[in-house]
Formats: sequence, C-alpha cells, structure tokens
Amino acid sequence: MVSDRGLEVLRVIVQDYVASREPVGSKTIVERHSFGVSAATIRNDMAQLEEEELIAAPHTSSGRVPTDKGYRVFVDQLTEVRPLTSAQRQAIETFLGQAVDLDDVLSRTTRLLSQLTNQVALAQYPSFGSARIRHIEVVALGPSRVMTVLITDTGRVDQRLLEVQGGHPPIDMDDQFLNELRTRLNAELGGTALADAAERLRSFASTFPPERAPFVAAIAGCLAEQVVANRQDRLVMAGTANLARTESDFSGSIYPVLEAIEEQVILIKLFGEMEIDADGVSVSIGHENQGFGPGAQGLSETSVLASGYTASGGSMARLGVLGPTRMDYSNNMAAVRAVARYLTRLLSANEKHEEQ
Amino acid sequence: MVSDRGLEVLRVIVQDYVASREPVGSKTIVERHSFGVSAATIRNDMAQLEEEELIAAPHTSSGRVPTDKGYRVFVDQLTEVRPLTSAQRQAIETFLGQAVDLDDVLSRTTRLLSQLTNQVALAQYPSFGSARIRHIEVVALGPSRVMTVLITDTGRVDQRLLEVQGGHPPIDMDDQFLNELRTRLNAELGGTALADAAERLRSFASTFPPERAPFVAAIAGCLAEQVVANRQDRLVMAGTANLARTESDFSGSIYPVLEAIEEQVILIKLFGEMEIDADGVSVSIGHENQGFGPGAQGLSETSVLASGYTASGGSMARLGVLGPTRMDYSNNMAAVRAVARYLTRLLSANEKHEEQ
DNA sequence: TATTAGCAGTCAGGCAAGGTGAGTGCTAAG
DNA sequence: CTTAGCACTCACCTTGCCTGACTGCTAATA
Repeated sequence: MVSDRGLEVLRVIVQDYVASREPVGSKTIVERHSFGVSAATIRNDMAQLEEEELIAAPHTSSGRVPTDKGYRVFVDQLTEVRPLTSAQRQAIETFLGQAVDLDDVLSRTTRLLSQLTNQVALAQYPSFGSARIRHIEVVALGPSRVMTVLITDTGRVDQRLLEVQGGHPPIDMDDQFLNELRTRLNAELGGTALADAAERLRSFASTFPPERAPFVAAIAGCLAEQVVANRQDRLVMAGTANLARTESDFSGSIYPVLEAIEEQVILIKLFGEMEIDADGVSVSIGHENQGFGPGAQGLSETSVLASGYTASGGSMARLGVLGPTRMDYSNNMAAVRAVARYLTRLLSANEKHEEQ
Repeated sequence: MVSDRGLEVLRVIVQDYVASREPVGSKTIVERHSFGVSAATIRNDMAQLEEEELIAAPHTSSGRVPTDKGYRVFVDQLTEVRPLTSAQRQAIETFLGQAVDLDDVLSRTTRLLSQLTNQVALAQYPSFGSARIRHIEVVALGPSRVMTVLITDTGRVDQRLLEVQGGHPPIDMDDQFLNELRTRLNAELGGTALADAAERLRSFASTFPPERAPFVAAIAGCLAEQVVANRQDRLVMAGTANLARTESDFSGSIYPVLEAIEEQVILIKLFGEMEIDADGVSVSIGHENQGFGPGAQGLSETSVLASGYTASGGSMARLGVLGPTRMDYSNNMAAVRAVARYLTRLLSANEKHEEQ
C-alpha cells in the first residue's frame, strides 16, 4: 500500500527524528530534502504511513514519529550499513590488538564498542560449546579443601573450591596421590569436547580403589559442574553511563532499563533468540524485546543490535549494543559488524597460530 | 558556638531532610519533634547553624538543607549506627553462605549490600598484599604458546597467555621439561609472599642450562607481571540502577556519576585514601570526594561509605556503598559494617578451617 | 489519477499576572 | 534566653491568553 516515495518519506522521518529528537512535520521534510513535491503531497504519504502504523503523532498537531514497526521497516529495507571511517578501523585494531587474554579482549571490545556507538555495549563470553578440555589441575589448599581448575583450548580458565567431608579414615591427600589423579584426569579427559566430558566424568571414579572412590567422585562431580557451569554465559558490558545521556529518549526513568541490564539473564536470553545470518547484524526493536522474563518490559523502549563472533574452537558468541529505539541504526550496525568481524579475525588468528 | 540543642536541631534537619527530600523549616521541626521550645527559638538555633555553614537555604523563604559540612558533623557526632534487624542478619548469612568461590562471594556481597542500602554497592578484590603463592601452573597451549596460572592462598587465580618467540633451535616444550619447570617453580616459590616473589623470579632463570634460560626467563617475567598485576585492584559493583531511582537527588543528570563509577580508578583511589579504624565505617561526603583525578567531580554530590574486610592471608580490602549525599547514613553504615564483619568472618573461617 | 494550494481547526508550549502559603528575620516584651 | 507577633520574601500553582507548528480536508489543476 505504501508507495516508493512513501518509503522514502519514512526513511527521512526516521533519520531526521533520530538526529533532532523532535517529531518531524511535512513542511520540514520538503525544506530539508528535495522531494520535488509539495508539503501537501508529503502529508498524503504520511497519512498512508500512519494507516500502516509505521509512524504516529504524539498529539494532534505535531509532526510524526516512527513507531517500532516503522523502525523495523527502516532497518530491514531502508538502511544501508555504511563502512566505518578509516580512523575508526584504526582505533579498533590498535585498541584490541593490545589485549593480553580473553577477559581483556572482551573488556576492551565493549569499551571500544560503547565509544564507537555511544550506547551500552555488550559481549557474551564464548560458550564452551564445542570447546575441548586442554588441562585439568587439582590443587590441595588444605587438609580438607581442594581447588579444581579447568582450562579449555579456548583459553578459558574456571576454578572451583571443594570442601571434602572427612571420611573414615580421613582422606589422604598426599601430593603423590594428587599427582596420580591429575595425570589420570588429563589422560582420560584431555582433548575431550566439553559436551562429552560430563559423561566420562560420571564413570571416572569407579576406576579407583574403593577407599579412594568417594574422594575422586567428589572431585569429578565438581569438575562436571564446571563443565556445565552457567558462567559460560556471563556478559561483559560497558558504557552504561551512555544511557543516562540519552535519558530524554525514555518516557519514564531509566531505572527499569538499568535494572533489566543488571539482570543479565534477560539479555542473555534475548541474545540467544536473535538469529544472526552470516556476518550480519540482527536487530530487536522495542516491543520485540518483550517476553524474556519479568523485567524485560524495561527494555520496551530500547533496541538491541547483535552480531556473532566465533572464538577459537568454533564456539559462537554474541556481541552488540543496546540503546534507545531512537538510535542511529546505520552507524551502530556498522560498528557492531566491524568489531564482530575484527574480533573473529583476532581470535581465529590465535587459533591458526596455535594449530600450525 | 553551636549549642547542644543546636546540634540536636541539626540532627533532626538531616533526618527529616533525608526522609522527606524537602527543605525543613522551623515550624515542621517543632511539630514533629518535642523540643519544648517554640519555632522562633529553633529559628535562632538555625541561624547559628547557618552561620557555621552546617545548613543552607536553597532560597530565601524556604526551609534549610544540610551542607556537606553539616552531613560531616552529623556522621561524626550525631549518628549512632543502629544494629540491623535479625531478618537482615539472616539474609546476610543465608545469601553469602552459599557462595562457591571468591568471585561468587564478592558478587553476592555487592548484590546483597545494594539491596540492603538501596544504593550502589562496591567491593574491592583483596589485594595480594601479604598473600602467598600457593601454586604455580604452566600449561602448553600450543608449540609457541604457554599459559601460566598463579594461585594464591587467598583463593585468587590469575592466568596469563605467553607467546614464546621461536628460538634457535625452536624451543622444546615437551611435557617432561614443563613438569620439571613446574616442580622447580613451586619448590622455589610456593609459600612465598607475593611481595617477595618478584625478587626471586628475577634470578630464577639463571639456575637453568643456557639453552633453556631464555624460555624460562620469559615465563618468569610473565609470572612477575602477574604478581604485580593491577588487576588486584578490580572492583565489583552492583545496584547501579539505584542511582536512577534516586535521580532527583542530583542537581543535574546522573551521567557524570555513572561515568565516574565506570572509571573504576577513581573509586579505587578513593577507597585507598579512606582510612578505616578497626571495624569502623569511614565516610567521604560530597566535595571530599574531589581530587581523585578528572571525572571525580562527578562524585561531588555523592557520599561513599567504606569499611574494610580481611580476607584469608590477612590481606585487607574495602567494601562499601555509594549514593547521593542525601542518604540514610545510619542505616547504610550499619549495613556496610555488618556485611564487612560477616565477610571477614566468612573468609577467615575458611582460613582457620584450612590451618587446623 | 496524482498533485497542489488554500483554509480552518487543533493543541502543546511559552509567557504573564495573580494568589497562596511556607518560612524567614527582626523586634520588643516576658 | 525565650517567645509572640509582624512584615517580608519568594517558590510554586493556577488561570488565561497567545503563538506557531502541524494537520486534514476540499476544491482546483496538470
């Protein structure tokens, strides 16, 4: 029902509204853009757009504002992701290049992304997924306390404390036994995909003499927990202060938004649902964020851009930005895409290096 | 210059202002508190308090508001930290008791504290300080990549990646050598205070045959870095959303506040400067937060409460809350103190357990 | 049929005037 | 030292008015 010019009108409405933060009227449109038609014609087009619920008027005699649906059409059909400036590319390379470990990479990534977009930047730790066990460490911290450390080939290190209940006789954690245990654990599990590790761990204790078995079982249980640890889904974020700066973009307080962000579960779920086509950026707009648990309605006036990056081991994770629905989609999508790509390259470069 | 009753007046002004968010006048005071004198008398007292710059009037015909200096006097002389309710104590115990490792403890601590106070809660990782090395791990991740893991008796695990430049001949990282290296590192350094470890590491490589020395030196250097890693000063925080809820307590936007908080350096410095007397709570009010670097003026309308806790190994770290100067000092100081105490008990209980 | 000009109608937001009430400082008396 | 009384100030609210930016509609035009 909407003519080509109508879509063009929608585009400039979105662009002008994002830039000016003010409802845009027919007159302003003909003034700022050369449509070659009069304001009245634009008004007719706008009437159609309104009928399609792509724009709306805050009050009777004001200009129009894009609806969530309008943004959706804009993002799907009208936006072309323009490449970053070379200065920005430069910034990405130099800033991310200095990272020393995964924590650092993600911390830098989010800080960088929040600077590029002036929004809240989010990055998910790579899920264990297809990662493999590189090394297992068991360290005695005291007569009844043990620490297990799980190191994966993705560079992830996960430690856990274990209190061993005193047995009869008291468990003997001499170094020699721990050495043996460590050796056998690594022999049995080294190189195993995490997905399979839990299975193997279950039967691991039975290969030990009965008096050792309960202790070993405890350790194995602990490691099994680590394997499926929910930690794998931790989020890093940066630039929450940007929300305060764009505060006027929210009808009420930014409190519910901040709250929803702190409740990382919501974002993780949301990230999980957003499907990313190859090297694309996926967008979830306003009400589309609904339904990811209580508190998610705090995100009803925000949009989330997400892209995926692959860490070494082929495990996939998400990164993106969150901001008010009225954001510069074009620029932000470009930034997310560029950073995601660079991140993939950075992490798989390590990978290659490692495999050679 | 200020009479006893004058101080009492200051107290109720602070209390009423904190509770009502509105300037409090002489009439309201005599109505709500039984001073046994008339409003006019209170007015005289208030005139004196104003002369001492303990209170101020936002505009000519309005009630008074405490100044930073007024809050200072209130905190120093007029507040008694009332004990928590038993329900609150209960909450602390059950919530913190479930923690599995140090990360978890601090994450839970901040979430709890932010709930108890409705402010932003902060906790510093225990500084290595007097901590000792418990265990060192060296893991080959590939032909030219090594990961070093440093585990301290405070339960801290710090890993780092190391790219080893190909030598002549290419470095041989067979398991046997790594085993030897690991053993010697632990023999040499296990139990060493971190403060001394860097020293010893410097000469460590020289005890190896020349063809191994460069490689070992690289590893030792990497470990030395870890020992003095700035990471030791990381902060955990929770409840930033609370800032948005108390937004009206700030004259401008909360943007500079959020920004200052993200810039953890400022808070870490501030924490460092605040001196904590035994089991006390230290308070830094408004302008007192100034001078901790650019961005610190974002904190000019906030107060920071801090207490210390001792982790195992006797290392001291801070935890506290941050909120608008107009906060419930009495309650918040109680909460900070109680949580700090409990945390110390929790961590040193482990310690004891471990030493027995 | 698509476009345009013109016109009447709507309504948010800004501005000024006036009233209200909370709160003060001062003074003189108890 | 305390109190009552009084004049004064000033933020804040309400009301009314005006302006300007829009719109939707209609009738003329290409």
